[in-house]
Order: sequence, then C-alpha cells, then structure tokens
Amino acid sequence: MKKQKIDTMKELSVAIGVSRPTLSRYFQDPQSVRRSTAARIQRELEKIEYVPNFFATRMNRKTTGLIGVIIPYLNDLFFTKLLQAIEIAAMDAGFTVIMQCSHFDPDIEARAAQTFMSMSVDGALVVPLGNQSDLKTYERLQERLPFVLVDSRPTTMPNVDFVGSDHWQSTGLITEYLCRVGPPPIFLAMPRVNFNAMEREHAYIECMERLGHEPEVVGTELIEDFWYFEEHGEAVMNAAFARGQYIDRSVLCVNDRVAIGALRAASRHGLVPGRGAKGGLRIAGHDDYPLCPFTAPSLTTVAQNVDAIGKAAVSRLVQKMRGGFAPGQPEIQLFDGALKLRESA
Amino acid sequence: MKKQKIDTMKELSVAIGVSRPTLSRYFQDPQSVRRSTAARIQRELEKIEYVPNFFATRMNRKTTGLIGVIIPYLNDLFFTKLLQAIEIAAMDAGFTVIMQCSHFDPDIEARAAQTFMSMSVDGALVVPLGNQSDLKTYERLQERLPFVLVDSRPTTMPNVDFVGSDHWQSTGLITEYLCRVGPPPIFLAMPRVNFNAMEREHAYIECMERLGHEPEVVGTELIEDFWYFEEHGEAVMNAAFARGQYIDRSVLCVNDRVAIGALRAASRHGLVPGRGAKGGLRIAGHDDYPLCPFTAPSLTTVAQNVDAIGKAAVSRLVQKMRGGFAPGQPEIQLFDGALKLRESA
DNA sequence: CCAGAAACTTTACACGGGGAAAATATAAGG
DNA sequence: CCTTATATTTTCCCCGTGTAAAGTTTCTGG
Repeated sequence: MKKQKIDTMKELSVAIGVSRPTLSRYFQDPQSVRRSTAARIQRELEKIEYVPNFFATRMNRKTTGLIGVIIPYLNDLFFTKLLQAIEIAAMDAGFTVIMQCSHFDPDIEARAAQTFMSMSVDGALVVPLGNQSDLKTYERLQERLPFVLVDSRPTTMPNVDFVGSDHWQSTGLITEYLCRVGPPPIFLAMPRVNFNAMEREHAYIECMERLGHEPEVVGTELIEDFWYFEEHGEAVMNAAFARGQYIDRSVLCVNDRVAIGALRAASRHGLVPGRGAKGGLRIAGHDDYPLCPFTAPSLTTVAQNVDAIGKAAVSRLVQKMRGGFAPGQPEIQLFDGALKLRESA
Repeated sequence: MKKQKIDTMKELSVAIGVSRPTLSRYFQDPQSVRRSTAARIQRELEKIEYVPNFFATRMNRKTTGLIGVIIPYLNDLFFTKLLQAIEIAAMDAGFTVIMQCSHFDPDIEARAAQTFMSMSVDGALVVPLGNQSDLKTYERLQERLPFVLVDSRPTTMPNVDFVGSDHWQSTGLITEYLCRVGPPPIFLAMPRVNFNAMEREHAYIECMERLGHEPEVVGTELIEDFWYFEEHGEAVMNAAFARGQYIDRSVLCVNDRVAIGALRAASRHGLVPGRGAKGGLRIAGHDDYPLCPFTAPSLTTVAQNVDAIGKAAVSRLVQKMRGGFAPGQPEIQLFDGALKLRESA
C-alpha cells in the first residue's frame, strides 16, 4: 500500500483532524501536546508521508539548530577525523552540521562565511586556512555569531575562543623523547604558511635550547604546491640523504604526512630508520595519522586528541550560544598530545 | 568607516531607493534590470552590508540550486577525492553542495535523504553504503528527485543512473599485467559487504579463468571492524606469510588500503615485494590512493578516474534536472582505470 | 455537577523573499 | 509632438511554517 503524500502542514492538519498550530507544536516537541493527541498524530503519520519544509521551519524559528563548519580541505585524514568528531558531537547535542570546504581559496572561505550568516546558523566552527586566509572573514563571523576557532590559530587573533592542541607540549614531548634515546633531532619543517607548523617549529627550537642542544630546521624553502606534504618531505630528505647528510640523525617532522615522505626518502637510500639502532637514523612525526601503524617501519609520532578537540569545540560553541553570546573572556582550550612509540624512532 | 547593516530586502529597497521586487530581480540576475539601475544598486551595495536570507530565497524559488550528496564516511582519501571532484563540478555548474555522511549507519543515511527532500534539493548524488544500506532510502529518493548513484552500485538496483569505474576493465587490466610479469596473482579480498569489492573479486576470477589460471581468493572471512582495511590486509597476509604461504606469489589486493596493510605484513616478514624480482613476492592494489607513491616499496595499482567520475555524475544529474526528470532509460557510465606501475609489482 | 485549569483550536500576523500582472517609464516610428 | 511597442518597475498575492492572543473544549478535583 502506497503512503499518501502530503506537502504542507495545512493539508496534513485536515487529513489528521487537528489544527495546524497543534501540529507545529507537536513537531517541535511531542511532549507539548496532550498524550492522546500526540498518539493520534503519530499514528496518522505512519500512514502519511510528510516532511516539514526545512526552509520554512528554519526561517521562523529563533534558533535554526545549525552549526556551520569551515574546513580548509578534506584530502587529509586529520581533518576528516576532526570533522567526524565535530559532527558526532554536534549530532549528540541536537545540532545539524553544515560543512563547507574552502579548498585553499580565501574567496570560497568568505562565501562560506556569508552563507552561514544568511542561514542564520546558531554558531560557527572554523579551521583556518593558514596565513593566506582572510582574517576579515573571521572577524565578521566573530562579530555576528558565536564563533570558535579550531585546530589552527592565527597569531593575529589571540582574543578569540580557540580549541586545539598544545603544540608546545606535544612537540616538546617528542623532542625530549628523541633527545633522550638518540642524537638531538633536526626539524623537518614546511614552508611557513601554516600556523600550527610554525608553532611546532618554534616549540622545537625552544625545547632544544632548553635542553642545551643546537636546533636545526630544514625544509622551509617556499615551493610551489607546498600542500603536497609527502612530496615535500620526500624531496627535502632525498636531497639531504643524497649529500650523505643527516643519515644518522633523528629527524622530527612537522607532521606525519611530511614524515611519510621522509620515510620514503630513507627507503630510497637504503636507510632503515629505527628506535632499535644505536646511532642510526630516526624519523618521527606529529598527529598520529591513521596510516602510521602501517608504514615500514611504523611511524613514531605524537597523537593529537582529535576527539576531545572536536567535542570541546562543539561544547564551547553550544555554551556560547546558550549564554546569549556575551563577549566575555575568550576561552583557550589546549589539549595535550600523547606519545605513540612505534618502530621508526 | 563601518558598513551599515541591513537585514531585509525591504529595508534595503528604501535605503537604495528602488522597489523591493526590483532588488529581487537584481539578485537573481543583474542583467534583468536596466544598466543604470544595476549600477546604482551595486554602488549602494558597497556601502551597505546585506545578504539575502538563504531560507527565504530557497523557499520560494522553483529551484533551490542545491545538490545533496551522501557519502558513507570521510576517513578514506578516495571518498574525499571523489567528493572534491563533485563539489568543484557542482560549483562550476552553479550549484551548492550539501554533503551528509552516513557514518555507516543506515538510519543516518535515511535521515539525510529526508533532509534532502525537505530541503527540496534539485537532485541527489549517493555513494551507497554497501550491502547493509537501506535500499528503500534510495528508492524513495529515486522516485522523488533526479538521482544518480556514484561509485558503488547495489546489484539490486540495476535500473538507476550510475557513474563509476568499470571494475571488470580495471581489475582485468592489473590481473593481466600481473600474469604477464610474474606468477598468476592471488586475490586479497575483503569481507563481502561492499559492492565494488565483490565486483572486483568476480572480475578477478573471471579474468584468471579466461587466462587459464586457477583463481585463489583469500581474506573474505567476516571479521569485526572490517572497515579498517589496512588492518584487515595486514592480518590476513601476516598469517599467510607466517605459514610461509604466498611469499613468492603475486598478491592483487581489492584496494590500496588493504594493499598497504599487505605491504606492512611483508615488511614484518622481511619480504620486499617488487617488480624487479624474478620470482618473488609482488603486491598490487586498486584505486591509486594518494599515498601509493610513498609506501616502501611504492605501490603498483590501478587508478580510478575520480575526477571524471565526479564530473560525469554532476553532469548527468544536471541533465536530469533540466530534462524535467523524465524516467527514460537509465544511463550507466563506467570509466576505465589506468595502470600505475610502481615498484611493488 | 461545577469551577478552574489545562489543552486545544481559531484567528491573525510575522518571516523574507518569489513571481505574475498591472502600471509606468522609455524608446521607436511616424 | 503624439502613438505604440517595449523595457522596467511596482503592486499585490503567494510560499510553508512559527508564534501570540483569544476563544472553546476537555480534564481535574472537589
């Protein structure tokens, strides 16, 4: 038997035999109508196919139940993990996530922000693009909406709520570890277009100096297509290894994708980085990319607490939404990283 | 100087000095008003901050300019590449993508479909979940919207538009290649919960028989958490290598993530798969996962033409939307895979 | 059986725009 | 300069739902 299809609440109300406002209340909260009425509505609804118009409902409610999320791009499993954590947390809190990718393009990012405002989202989470991103975009969001920055923190916006990792802690952790078990590490960095990358680089330098070692950073030359992290890591280390450089050093990579490139370079030169080796090459990363256990050798790294970050970001955002969006003190939440010892260092 | 902020078109119309409907037309197509008027509006708009309400516009237009995309999950770079291709194609065609992840949960998938219908999206692209997914969901979408299945094709829905890879071609390609350069391959499969995986398995068997070899499939035992493809590949091959099995065979993996696990297992057993070796182990995958060039050894595989698939899916969907959504003949578009010869086979 | 409360219905308006027809301004033709 | 055709703009009503206020019914307890 085919379900009858009905498009508007008005038709539905005559079909069921209750008034339209009652239906409206039922959909917003079934508890708010008499039990017998709720039961009857529910019973009839089984026989009829009806979905309230998304736009009409959102247009009138004070609150849309929507959270906007801007992510730079999705071709990175770290971001997808983060997004998943956010999405699940939002779903649990009863919100719907509208995700927009900026694809490295500040214009698209700005458009996404506009879209969010025109959708009256209840709040926005933004993972900034990097240096190039349009800070004005964030400022406008910040003015108009409950707004939290996630994962990456523009140095120019210290007064905005932020949830991310404590890269000083995490980078310090692995730097210290590397210093403890082998020669003090060099730091395989990235072109300086990314706040986290820069923060890790600084953290490395600070930690090395604190331990009385000479910091050494490589791989910051700006190249085209710098966002192919693996290629970057491979290219830099390939060149170094070809010169016989660093072949018995520890190499701390700015992130796991770069480290995967470095591992590849090592393998090309017949080098097997490993924690076992007394004085040999070691390679370590940062992030605990899902593939780390499967590289050869498996990659020692620091895990970011992605789930906690996603959850905390949503939770802080919800708190701001409820709190009537008072300026107040910005809240900065930094989560510790955890060492993941594997074979490579 | 702060821009004046205005919320509704009505206020804007008095601020600018044209009627509201004229503004409406201007926003839909600036060409549709007199040049001088358009210029004036544009000039005023620079001084005023105004964004049309997303919901109000969508609610009234015949067409929402929205395309709904359902993806099973994002923790797989293949899907993210596909999504990106779709998103870019949609953007070029002037549509906005609303993406929803089903997170392996048929209920969420059904909710996503509902959402799309309640948003009156102009069309929907769905990457099916696998066997477990609720086919009813697809049928309902199919009835009500221009609808195209992408990447994975439920055997029970042969009469729906579909865009994906020709796995018989692609799997045949690499199977033949492997047969040509070394011992006939075994097939490292997956638990049979995924249409593509099954199709590749069948294609492998058919190809082997055609070439007069005995097909041999391993790894189909149903395990928990089967979606951790790498772990699955590693576990199966680990067990085999421990028994001394397959150490000088070719291993064709159902996809690259499984292959990465297999590579890992090989490395644990001191095996170095490679095309160079005369009679040794070879490992090949399928999909051209972005990390293939960086594994050690780099992974030989078959690339799916993801960009073309994404573009074609959007293009077909747009065609159906314009065509007034006539049932007509379903169109099945299959793209060829391309061999990517690297070191591992 | 009745008063009062609770639940519900009716009515009316709001939301922020789209779209068709009517009205006006502009251009073309004589 | 006037008429007519055409390009623009305005007037008016519509979309599908939320929400408040006022009126009506049903339930509760005595």
